[in-house]
Amino acid sequence: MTAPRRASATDGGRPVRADALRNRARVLEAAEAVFAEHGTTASTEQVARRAGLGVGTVFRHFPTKEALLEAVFVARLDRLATEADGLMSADDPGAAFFGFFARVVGHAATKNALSAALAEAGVDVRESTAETGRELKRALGALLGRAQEAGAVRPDVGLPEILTLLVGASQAAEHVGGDAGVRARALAVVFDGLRAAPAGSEPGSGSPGVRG
Amino acid sequence: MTAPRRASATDGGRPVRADALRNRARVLEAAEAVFAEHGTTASTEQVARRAGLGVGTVFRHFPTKEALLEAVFVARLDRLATEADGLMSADDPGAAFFGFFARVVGHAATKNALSAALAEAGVDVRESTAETGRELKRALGALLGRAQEAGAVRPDVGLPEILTLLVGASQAAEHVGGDAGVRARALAVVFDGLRAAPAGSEPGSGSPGVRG
DNA sequence: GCGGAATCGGAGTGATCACTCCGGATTGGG
DNA sequence: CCCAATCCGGAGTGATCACTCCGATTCCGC
Repeated sequence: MTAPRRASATDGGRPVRADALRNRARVLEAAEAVFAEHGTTASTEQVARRAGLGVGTVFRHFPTKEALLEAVFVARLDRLATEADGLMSADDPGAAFFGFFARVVGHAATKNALSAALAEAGVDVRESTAETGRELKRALGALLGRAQEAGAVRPDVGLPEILTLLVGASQAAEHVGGDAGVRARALAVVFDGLRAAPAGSEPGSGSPGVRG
Repeated sequence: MTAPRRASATDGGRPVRADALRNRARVLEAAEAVFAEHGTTASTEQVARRAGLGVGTVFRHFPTKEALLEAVFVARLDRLATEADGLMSADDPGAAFFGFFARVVGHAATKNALSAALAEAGVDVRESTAETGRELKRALGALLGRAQEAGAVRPDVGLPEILTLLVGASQAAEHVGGDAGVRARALAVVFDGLRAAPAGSEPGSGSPGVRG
């Protein structure tokens, strides 16, 4: 977040011009749409055209394409984190957790950039991008903890495992985007695995270990 | 289009020169290594250098980069299909199925091209590439059927769901490549989900999966 | 060997991309 | 209203990529 409203942080503070602020927002919005539609390989010029601006303007606000991508990712992830925070007060912790998980995967099926953003956030490519997605991790961890306390999610999985599953499910959803039925059934398998009792109870015959 | 010249010199066509055959194999081998190491965005020149050949030679054998990629994918998938066939005679159908699944995911963690190949095979981008991975699908379907008959895998999942899960798990593995522990635990969750009883037999917390 | 045909090699081609530069338009304090 | 500070626009730059072309080289039937 941290939208520099005026006087960007130093002495001799000068207000930021209104057109600059407006155009920055337009670039971000256009970039989000273009990357979602054509993938992260879309050219910067496409973004500029969609925003109705010149490429020079895009590069002034985001000095490199990587910076632009990161800004888009951060915006997306922050929005997801906010959504997750809103679910913390839900009545059913299990439904809140699984619902959020499914919602993220559903979005990934149509928005290319999201799965890339999640992958970036889940793996922390660099030290500098470690901040990226931190809010989402915190919010998701809180949802997970509540669901585990309520017995809706097995207690032997941690946030790293959940993130890995979320990244995998999102990327898989992106590649089978068309068939929502298959996607839903595959996701149901993962959810059943998350509800299952910790390993150790052999599911040889009879009722597989459910709760204990 | 004329009939493609094949290695079989016995049929009416002309014999293929020995160096051409040898170089074709070298290109494939080099491409597999380079794409595994640097991803599918690696340049054709890198492949040629690794093979100790000129780019012209690479393009004569594979007229486009996409064709080269597809050849690498097909080779990989065919190898996996052969491996799966070998497991059909294993004593424990469940162990055979889950072992193969885990093996594929483990390979994907270190070989970039594999997850891309699986994604391609799982979604059938074009009609012409529908053949790609057909053998793998057949072999995987056979393993799945045997495991389901033995009661090791729930009966309400089909090959499309398995392929989706395999693609997702492989791509997730590629992005958390370093930490094998997390990867193993996340995979264990999926496996528990595949062993679980079909949804609906849950007694207590009735948070249903998701309808998307 | 020998001759002709197929193959090899790598400089060259055209397209595309991220990114820069600077003249001209726009903004906002005095 | 004025004018300097600031921002915009898009042609230009250099790098890289997939792919082509053709003389040099190698292979193989005879």
